[in-house]
Amino acid sequence: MISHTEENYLKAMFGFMDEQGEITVNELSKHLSIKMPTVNGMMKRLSEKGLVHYESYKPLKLTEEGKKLAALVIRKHRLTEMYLVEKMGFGWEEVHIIAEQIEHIQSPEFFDKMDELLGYPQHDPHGSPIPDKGGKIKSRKLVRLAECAPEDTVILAAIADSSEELLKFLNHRNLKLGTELTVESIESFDKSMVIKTSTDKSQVLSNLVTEKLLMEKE
Amino acid sequence: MISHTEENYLKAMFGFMDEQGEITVNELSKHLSIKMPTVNGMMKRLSEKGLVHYESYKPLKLTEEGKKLAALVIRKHRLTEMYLVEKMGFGWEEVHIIAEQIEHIQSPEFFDKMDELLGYPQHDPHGSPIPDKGGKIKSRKLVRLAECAPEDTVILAAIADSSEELLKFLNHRNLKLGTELTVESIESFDKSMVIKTSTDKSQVLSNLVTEKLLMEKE
DNA sequence: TATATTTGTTAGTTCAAACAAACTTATTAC
DNA sequence: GTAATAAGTTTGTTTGAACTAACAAATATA
Repeated sequence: MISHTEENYLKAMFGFMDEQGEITVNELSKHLSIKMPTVNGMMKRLSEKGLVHYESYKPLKLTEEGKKLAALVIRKHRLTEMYLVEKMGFGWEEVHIIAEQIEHIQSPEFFDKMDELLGYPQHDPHGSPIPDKGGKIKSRKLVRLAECAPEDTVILAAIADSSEELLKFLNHRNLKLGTELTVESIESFDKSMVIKTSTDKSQVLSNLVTEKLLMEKE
Repeated sequence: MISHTEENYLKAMFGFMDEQGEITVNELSKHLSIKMPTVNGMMKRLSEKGLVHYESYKPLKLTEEGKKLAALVIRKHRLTEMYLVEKMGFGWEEVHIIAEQIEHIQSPEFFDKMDELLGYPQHDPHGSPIPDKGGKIKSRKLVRLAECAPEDTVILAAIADSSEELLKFLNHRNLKLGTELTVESIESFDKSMVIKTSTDKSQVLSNLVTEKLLMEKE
């Protein structure tokens, strides 16, 4: 059996690891706001359980089993977020905190039922992929809006960092998943961008925002 | 803030206390399957927090605040059970275990939303009353089927002990909340009862079962 | 009433998960 | 290439929530 706390560590490792699948104790500590000695101790425990490859002074890696378990926690989180939005009428900016708690419920039937009632969704309300029951993640190739060039027409497909503030800002600007927009110009000084959707008039987005918007190119 | 564990103690105290609102350390220990010293220690902590009246060698009582908190945990549990049955399609025998976990979620909005989507239900799927947001419980006067006499016509209104086995048995016998039945005879030897509903042929219920069925008299 | 049994309490232990302090190893800068 | 800084580790403490062993109080029984 795996504890609530252990699930949180695995999820964080999976979510914040680099391209090689590695993360340092220090980075993990910062992301979790838990002091390094505590993280270090937990890594030894997870290593005992066969979920983490741990070697002194080396970056951490998840084992295959660790990766699968982490993906299944993420699955529970994202299914819950989707359920809260689609079936209970919550806003996409409200669901993260609730899902953080519900993701630890131990009941496969409960999450299977959500999945079924939702019609087996591929993505959560922020566009992040929902891992399948085997822990496999189907990821799309998306580009940050910041990388796009003037004249590009792209569709908002996902939000890189789903903080409440950013999501509220997007509500305010009437930018939703699926919204098509065209880049009109980029200010070279601060990389702010003027964009245009079919429904609203042109608007400026700061680089801080365009870095977080993940777009699909046709 | 109140912990998951503390919530469970309060809920158990509230649920198992006697008519005077009292319960002994020993009884509580048995209901929770937690050893007496642990229970005793927790009672001292809850007493520090002003939730329990604790005096050495005397039976335990909840304070007014303790009672309210306990009722609010029970509210979360019963709303969840109702939601799982009505909105997610679970059977009434499946929901207790899941609700035991979800009742500890800290999110008033989440439970308010359930309440709203359910249309502010008065009872859970087993007929138990759902406390209101102030912790007040509206209880009906119900009689055990075992107390009824031949010729009595009564309606199944609640199940005293909602164990999975009993609920499955009732499924099997096609007895649901709201089912009207007439007592045809009682066997004095073992107090088993012959009953008849409008839809099925007469059936025998053992005293073990009739003690658990709570009926409404017209 | 004296004894036995049940119930309640105290003291001390364990484990998980957090912390701080102090130390070691690795990396960066001069 | 050594000193300074950053990162990682070890050791020991704390708190919550469980346990056992041992003792004390209350109740039941002979």
